[in-house]
Amino acid sequence: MEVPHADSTPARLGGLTSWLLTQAAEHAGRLVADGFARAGARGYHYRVLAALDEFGPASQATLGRRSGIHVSDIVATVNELATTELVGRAPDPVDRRRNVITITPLGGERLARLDGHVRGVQDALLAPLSEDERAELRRLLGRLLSHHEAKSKRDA
Amino acid sequence: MEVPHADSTPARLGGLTSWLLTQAAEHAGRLVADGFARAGARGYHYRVLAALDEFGPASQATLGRRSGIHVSDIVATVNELATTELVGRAPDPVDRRRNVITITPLGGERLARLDGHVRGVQDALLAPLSEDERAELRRLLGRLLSHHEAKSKRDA
DNA sequence: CTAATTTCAGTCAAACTGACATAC
DNA sequence: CGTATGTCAGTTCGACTGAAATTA
Repeated sequence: MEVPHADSTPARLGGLTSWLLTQAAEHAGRLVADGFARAGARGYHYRVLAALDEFGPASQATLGRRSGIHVSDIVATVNELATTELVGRAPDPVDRRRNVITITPLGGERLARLDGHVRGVQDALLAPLSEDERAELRRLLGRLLSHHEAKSKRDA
Repeated sequence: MEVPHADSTPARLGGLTSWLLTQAAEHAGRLVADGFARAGARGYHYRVLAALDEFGPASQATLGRRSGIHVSDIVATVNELATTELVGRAPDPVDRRRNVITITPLGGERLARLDGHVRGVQDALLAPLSEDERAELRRLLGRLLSHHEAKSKRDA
């Protein structure tokens, strides 16, 4: 027989920031994905809709850069959003390599509804933290992120 | 033509803790995976070896619970570690459903070498933060993680 | 010629699902 | 009986690679 519940996580892992970060991110990802799933969407949809709403119509390539989605995944995402009439896709008259993607009014409504879901998820995610702690966490993560984003860009 | 570099991330995303968290975690994951890859390993190997080293021999099921790896993935992981002689696998005489997995001396050495790689990665990951900030980040992430771990366990 | 864009067909790591046989 | 274990096959999500065709 084995000891009933010696199932804590190894100290070697629990002390690593990378471990805490990836594990916490997975919980966050699950919450977010579930939130979107309940609305019949997924992360990529929200990201593309947000990029279109905030920066206006764009080619698929720039859309990918703005939403941090790989170009080859943008194709499928835009397909999905287009068949449900949330975005429009039209050939660019001035550069015939490009498709110009625009958000439709229906897409705008969808985005607004998704915003609600997302807000709820943030609250569930950050439940154990005070307002100050939440802000501090955002600050620290932001610092980390911009550092590594800059680094990636430099190394590219 | 499009505007040269209007490729910042949408405000809607940048303000979300879930976004910062998952994006930062991805950078972390890349660093970690690269570190392991340079040593010919991957995350699952380190997690299983650490669990064995810290808690001693165990069945595959308990090993999975301790390392946070799904049972059905433990099979493949232990296979890999066994063919390279890093762990041993033997039928449990007292419960014939079980395999007892043990870490070998070679596995111990491997683990120690991986520890080095991991430490280097933490430093690269946390480069932009002071020692105090690193500790605070660990603390906040730890709080988040234990909250959601407890919640998952409760809901199960 | 080089470079950017769209598209398709995959790979990959990690987490997970469902099913089944075996043993408790 | 119900439950735990090990195994296998397959799926999902997000990120990514490689190659081809088109146009700048």
